[in-house]
Amino acid sequence: MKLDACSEPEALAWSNFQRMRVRLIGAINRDLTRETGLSEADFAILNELVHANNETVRAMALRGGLDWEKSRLSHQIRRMEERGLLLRKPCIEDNRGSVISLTEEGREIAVAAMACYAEIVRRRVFTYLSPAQLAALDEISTTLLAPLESGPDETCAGDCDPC
Amino acid sequence: MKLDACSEPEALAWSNFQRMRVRLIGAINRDLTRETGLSEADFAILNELVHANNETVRAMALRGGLDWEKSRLSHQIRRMEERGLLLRKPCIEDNRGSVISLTEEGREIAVAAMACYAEIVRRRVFTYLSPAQLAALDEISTTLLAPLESGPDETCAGDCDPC
DNA sequence: CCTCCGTAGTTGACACATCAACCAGTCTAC
DNA sequence: GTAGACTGGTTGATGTGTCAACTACGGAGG
Repeated sequence: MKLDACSEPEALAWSNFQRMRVRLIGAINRDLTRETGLSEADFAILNELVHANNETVRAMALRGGLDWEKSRLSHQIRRMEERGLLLRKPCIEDNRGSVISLTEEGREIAVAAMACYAEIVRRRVFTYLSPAQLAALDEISTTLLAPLESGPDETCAGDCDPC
Repeated sequence: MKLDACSEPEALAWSNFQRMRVRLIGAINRDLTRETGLSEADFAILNELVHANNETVRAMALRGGLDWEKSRLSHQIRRMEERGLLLRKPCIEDNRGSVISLTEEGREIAVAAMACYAEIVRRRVFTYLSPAQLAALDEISTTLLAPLESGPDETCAGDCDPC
């Protein structure tokens, strides 16, 4: 991605970042799928569940944490339920809602996969980054995340009319 | 993503980075699609073509640049050809190959989209990063990219057997 | 020349993501 | 309480990505 309209250093840095992002995330996800049979999406859901109170989460809450479309979540949950990884029950406090929880099998797979994932990330990322770089990456992430979390945004900032 | 198996600062930084990545790339792609009607994949292809000699590229070369499966590229090219964005012709030097080139319409859309994309990235990224952060991001990207580009890799590094 | 292997690209079936339409339950205001 | 708006979630159609099988060509060795 060349981004000609921007001044040089920005364009180069972004292009470099994008290339890294595509290849690194691609490699990590291929590793994960090969070693555990889980997709990135499967893993994200399991991860949220494992770290939740009583291994149980409102579907709504999952959506917020993952930044997914509600229909994507619904399809994903259904497929994972069919595979026996999790369970869907109606929500007591709000009869519209549903509550997701891990099955025993789901929990075992999730725990194993989390160890595996940690190993993959160590192998592909931590090995190469100095503590300073790690700190910088953390800071950059926080910086870029802030405006995305705060703003309900997604409205057209719209000074790009000619497109 | 919590990564409990890693020591704390790594786990937090990675989790933070992943969250940023999902939300930022998601937001940028939604912006792009809303403002230009192109998906990230469409844009990646057009971008490669615009920056190529004579706006013409061997399909093979595209695959290398994008880190895509060959079938993904094939489907994508076919769909974009159907939409009139590009043209596929047999390759003279190697009769197996095919050569992709922009149509006039494709070129116009690509150029407009590139300006639009630059604006989006400026709005969502460059606005928030200091020159030092930008340089750090660039360096980190280069660092992580190196082992991915060099190694034909994709073989199981495989010290994760228990999974 | 011919066989064998590797590479470029296509195809079809399936898994997954997105979109729009839809239900059912909740909340607000009258 | 009940009408209308909103929210949590599901569904089905359609677009996109992945996998495995396949065609067709190229190149090396006999």
